[in-house]
Amino acid sequence: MTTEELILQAATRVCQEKGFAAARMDEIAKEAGINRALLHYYFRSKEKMFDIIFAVKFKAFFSGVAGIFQAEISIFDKVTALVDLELSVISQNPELPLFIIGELNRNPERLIKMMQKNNVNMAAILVQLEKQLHEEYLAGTIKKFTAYAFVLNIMGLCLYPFIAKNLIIHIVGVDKEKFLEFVSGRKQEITDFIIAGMKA
Amino acid sequence: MTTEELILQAATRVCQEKGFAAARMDEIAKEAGINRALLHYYFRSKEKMFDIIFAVKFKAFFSGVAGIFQAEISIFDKVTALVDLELSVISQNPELPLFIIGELNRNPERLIKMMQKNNVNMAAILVQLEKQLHEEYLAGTIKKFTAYAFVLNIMGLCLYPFIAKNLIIHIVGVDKEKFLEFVSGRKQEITDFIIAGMKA
DNA sequence: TTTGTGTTTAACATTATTGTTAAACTTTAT
DNA sequence: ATAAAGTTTAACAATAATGTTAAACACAAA
Repeated sequence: MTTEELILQAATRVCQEKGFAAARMDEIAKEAGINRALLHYYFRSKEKMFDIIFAVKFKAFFSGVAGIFQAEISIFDKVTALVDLELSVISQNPELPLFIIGELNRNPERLIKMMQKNNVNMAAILVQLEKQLHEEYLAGTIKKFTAYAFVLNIMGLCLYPFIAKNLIIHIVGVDKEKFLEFVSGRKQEITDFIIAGMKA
Repeated sequence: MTTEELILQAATRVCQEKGFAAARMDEIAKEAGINRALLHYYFRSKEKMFDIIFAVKFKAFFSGVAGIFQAEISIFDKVTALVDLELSVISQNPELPLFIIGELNRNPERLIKMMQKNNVNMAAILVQLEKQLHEEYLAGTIKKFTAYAFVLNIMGLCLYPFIAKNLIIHIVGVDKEKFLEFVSGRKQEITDFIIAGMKA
């Protein structure tokens, strides 16, 4: 692994755990096993380094999702595919949702640019989704749902456990690995729950 | 309103929006319409001020929930009551969930102390809930659910929209008030969704 | 062997932020 | 009217964090 990658990984760990504002260049250097001068040798500034980290994480967060939304498959198949993808991706990267959401608050413009750069047109996706939900409602397969509700329900059920991870770990006193194992193992359960909730 | 309350409100707004690390004493003073010297006149330090803010918000976040969990009512009535309470409380305080969860990561010990101080024994609550879920499963009213799953499903569906608020607002381009109105108005829909998903 | 890149060390400049203080002024209560 | 508490101003101390630099060193490639 190159030093640049090494630094980036260390920086990612620290930034995800603490957020941009609380992340310290010293700690990142220490975590990477190098010194602060070398951080600036590779990445001119904290902000520039963070830009790269955020772009990578953003892609991980959204990659695939847009594709599933736009696929020509039934709404139930979309549920299954979305839950499967979300839980797979986030299990490998438990801090991701909170990181993205947290940093978004610090700099909303960045998100908009990222969406454009990655050619994700969410408004268009929602319109199409709305159409499908309406059609399946008319066909009698599902109850009435808006596209917003559909997305929020799935994301809430899949992502919230990871977002609240530390809350739960500390309140319940369970350890991190056990918790992640439990949450990641709920693909089928969550899928069934959503489909049961949607069925007409 | 006393100056102390005025400052506390301003500090709460700023801290909720930016988090402890990124919140600036200058900005808090400006927001409160006073100067920095007076902040320290009332609250010796940023940390001390934040302790008070967090304690208040923590109580708002958990008050009532424990009571409902322990009430002697059917599991479906608990769903209804929990959704109703969560959405009511959080609608009045949309930044609350992200604030609590975000700051928890900075200082997990604080949470544990808060729970003890407020006499909330989550482990005991979960045991009791587990028992009820099992009984209702045996009685044939619901599918099999662990207490964890039950709590995570409800919280995810109720809280996630608020947590992801800015993400959605900026991606979709809807305005904040419209969004909050929409999300808060989903009590019945979310309750129905959960109950449909749980029914045997 | 020389050259260039990567790396460390250590000192330093700069900036940002918190915390402190003294002095003056204002308001409220006694 | 006086005293006490509240508030502002302005300057400053202390600290912490980022960013910069020069000098020396290590090592691999030419």
